[in-house]
Amino acid sequence: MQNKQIPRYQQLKDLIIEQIYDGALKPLQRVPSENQLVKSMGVSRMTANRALKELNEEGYLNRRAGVGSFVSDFRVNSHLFEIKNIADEVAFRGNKHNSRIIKQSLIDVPRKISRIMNIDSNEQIFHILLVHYEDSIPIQIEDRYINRFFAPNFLEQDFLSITPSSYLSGISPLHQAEQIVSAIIPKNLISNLLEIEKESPCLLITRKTWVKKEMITYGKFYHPGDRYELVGHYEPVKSNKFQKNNKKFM
Amino acid sequence: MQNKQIPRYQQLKDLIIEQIYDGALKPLQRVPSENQLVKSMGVSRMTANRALKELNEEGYLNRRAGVGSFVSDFRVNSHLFEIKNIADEVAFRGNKHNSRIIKQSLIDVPRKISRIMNIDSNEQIFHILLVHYEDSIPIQIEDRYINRFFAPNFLEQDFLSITPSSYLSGISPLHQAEQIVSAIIPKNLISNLLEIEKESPCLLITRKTWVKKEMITYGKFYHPGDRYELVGHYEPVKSNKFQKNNKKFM
DNA sequence: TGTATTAGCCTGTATATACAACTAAATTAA
DNA sequence: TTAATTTAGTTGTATATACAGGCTAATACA
Repeated sequence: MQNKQIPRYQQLKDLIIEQIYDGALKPLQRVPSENQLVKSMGVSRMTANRALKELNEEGYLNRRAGVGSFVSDFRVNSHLFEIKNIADEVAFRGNKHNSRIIKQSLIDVPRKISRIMNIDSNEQIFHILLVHYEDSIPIQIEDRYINRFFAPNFLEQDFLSITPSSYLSGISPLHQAEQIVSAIIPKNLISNLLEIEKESPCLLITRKTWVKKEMITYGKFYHPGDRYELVGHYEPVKSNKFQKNNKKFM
Repeated sequence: MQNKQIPRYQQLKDLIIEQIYDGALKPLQRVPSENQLVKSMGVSRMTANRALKELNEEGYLNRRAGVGSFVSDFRVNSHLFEIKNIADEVAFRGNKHNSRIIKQSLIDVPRKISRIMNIDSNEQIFHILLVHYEDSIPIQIEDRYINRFFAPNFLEQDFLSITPSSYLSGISPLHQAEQIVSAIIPKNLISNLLEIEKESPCLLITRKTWVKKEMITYGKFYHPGDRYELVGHYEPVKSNKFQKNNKKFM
């Protein structure tokens, strides 16, 4: 242990978080127990306990009494819990999810995206456009740009069997995300794909995600206003949940 | 200390939370120090520390080293941080907030509200309808029903100088809240008040709040789609923030 | 009177220790 | 073989103690 300014429990936490982000500790993998940390790190058990306990509360780890502490599976339940996978939502409601790929390609970075994602406009970037269906009814259009160095095998993925969200969060957990919700009247392309009347309203979610201070994806997600709503439930004590519901099916 | 099933630190927490909700401990008031709890409750200092520390993390208390622990002022910063006061948002952007009261009255409970809030339809309920302006531009219509036993002096309040949100959260902190976001085309009354074109989209936030398992308010909040958006920013470690922004002014 | 200093209380962190409860795997008994 | 028991390791909780550092108010000093 080096710096005396930073508390030891925090140094322990930082160490473990770093290993998770570096991939040295992978999802579901066991992390050292409290007693092992006592020996290897030269701290007391209470200090090790505090570090692991807080990492658990923050979603990095899952702990079970009698078993051990394990890295969270970010593919299933990101610690950025608000950003959920739409296929899981649909499955949660007991319905069938499928999708239709409109575009999946490597393109020159559009000027607007270049500015937003801070990528040189001579570069290339992955772009995907697909429609998500719940029991054959369109509920989301995903229009997303993905940093090509983050997901080099993006084009070879079969996004009919796994959603882009799920694939991307499997590569690395997110460090940061921003989500902007607005109400719009979509353009014809969108309303056609969503199979809604022209001039009918949509929820537009614009989402940016970062890994290590670098913006990895920028996407727009369109939902039919009459078939989709965002539900947020807040309680002071427990961790907040933020799940999306579909009016039509609940 | 009574029950052996519930941990002592949790019993301590429950005790303090109860006193906050009962009004025995009021906002900004000092709570017993760790050492005082050691003496009065017969626990060790580490146990008292855990209780106060967690209550601090959960937003019930504010703690300052060298000073003490104090009940949070829920009027300024509710622990349900996502539910913010629109006047504060406007002020945060450096703009001027004002409002126009369309209705403020005690009415018979409409059937729909009776079902939603689980109030007998022979009862009466407060209803308020007002427009919030940011630099004289409408940004929100608040259409809210308030349990009349929760806020008996509701009609005497001057909601030009204090917003209903602020007034209500000053009576008691919230225990629970639900917020549903959807995109709609509003009726003429709404679009007229918002001074937007007919057929232009709105963000509709439907919000329910509870105190002690009892629904206290039910409200609909309409925002012009082209002048308002919800911004959520997520980071794993720190507490999440959820603030509303106004496109036009930022 | 005005200014330093000190004393005392507060939280934050850290250690050492202890027991309870839980779990999985190894061991023993039927 | 199967079932019951033991064992070892893990987390969860609780105590007693200690020192550092922040803050306030009383005290001493000029």
